[in-house]
Amino acid sequence: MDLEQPAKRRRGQELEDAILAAGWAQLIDGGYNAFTIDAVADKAETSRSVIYRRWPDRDSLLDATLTYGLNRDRIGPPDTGSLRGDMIESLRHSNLARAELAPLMSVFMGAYYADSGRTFADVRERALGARAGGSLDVILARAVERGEADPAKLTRRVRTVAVDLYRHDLLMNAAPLSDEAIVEIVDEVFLPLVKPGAEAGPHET
Amino acid sequence: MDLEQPAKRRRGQELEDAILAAGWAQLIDGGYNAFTIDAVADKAETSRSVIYRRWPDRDSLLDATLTYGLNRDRIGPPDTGSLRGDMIESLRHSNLARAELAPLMSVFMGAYYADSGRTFADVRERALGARAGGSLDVILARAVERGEADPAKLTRRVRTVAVDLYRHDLLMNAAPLSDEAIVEIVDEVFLPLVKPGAEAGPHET
DNA sequence: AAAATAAGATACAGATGTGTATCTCCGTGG
DNA sequence: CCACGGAGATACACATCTGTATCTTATTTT
Repeated sequence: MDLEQPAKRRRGQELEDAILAAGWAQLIDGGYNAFTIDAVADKAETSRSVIYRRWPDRDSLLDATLTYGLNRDRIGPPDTGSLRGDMIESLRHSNLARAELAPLMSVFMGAYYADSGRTFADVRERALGARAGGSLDVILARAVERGEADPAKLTRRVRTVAVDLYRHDLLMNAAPLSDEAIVEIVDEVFLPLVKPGAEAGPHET
Repeated sequence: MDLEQPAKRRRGQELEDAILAAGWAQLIDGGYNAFTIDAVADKAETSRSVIYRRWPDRDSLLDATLTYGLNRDRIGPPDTGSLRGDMIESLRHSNLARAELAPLMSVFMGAYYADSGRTFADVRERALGARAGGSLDVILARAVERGEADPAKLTRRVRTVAVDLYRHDLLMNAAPLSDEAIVEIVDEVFLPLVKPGAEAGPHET
């Protein structure tokens, strides 16, 4: 029953990753308030000192953890051959990748915003940098080429309408979307807005 | 320079309202974490005991405060004579009423969700009850009568698309929307989706 | 193999919060 | 006009976190 093995010591990158992974996990199931140095050290099965040796304070650790976490599971744009397929696939992928992340999204933005003055948009921007929205651009460019979308209708707002609605659902419910919800967003909102033909894109009566 | 007046004592409802107002204010400018019994008592210029006499713990006080705060500034649906006007006016009103509230929306949902297990949607539902979405129904019904909207296109998702996008912006940026953003949502997304005529509402290629 | 490096454990002082328990004294109602 | 409910002020025990400082000990590096 020797449960107390001395446990070989991790070092350098390996240890750092373990800490960030633990931090991310902690953030997910406890939220911003439960993200304490103690808790993270504990979950990583290491010691507070090890953390303080790398990051000066809780905030830095949080920053590093967010960057680490938000950059997992990033992937190139899908290519199903149709705009509809690409959009659905893309949202579906986010949805899976963020099944665990879902609670977090609402969680951390709260108190974190209050303390840091950063908005969720800020954090996202900082963490994802230029990569943000890259897939979408590719998907849309291809769709235009195929004649599935009218470039004139692809205003800034319309381009992001699907992701925005997706994210809205995620934030409001703190849970992954059903597949139907994803399809609904694409079929009832996004596609009708970008489909070529018929009358106007934007503008009023 | 007698700044230390004995300050006449408030009682009953008056005092309770003062506490809730203080709590709401506290929540708005400090967020969930700053919402401590001490802070609220302080801001209300009363004493911790007074609060504990009414609510058993921080959580109950928070509940009461949210209900109190979210029910301010509620108003009937606007009636400008056109769907476009109604929608814009409606969003604009929310926007004003929530100029202060904006930071809060993102703020409180965070840690609060984590601690309570409630989602933002839950809180909204609990606080607003049946009143939620009432205005929108009226606005849309009138629009259908006038022939400005095609009832067949008014799916559940499409009906709420404008508010959803509005709320999404609010949450992401923790700040009121610009007027242009509101108009954009209505003109580029909502109206094109509900306008009668031309091809299909929902469904695919 | 010795020396340098960093992991892992505590221990500490300080700050801040909670919820409970008193105590004084204002102001209203009998 | 006086008794009593409740406002307002502390004080306390307890808990939790932070950031710093040691100290021991396992691995690397030389």
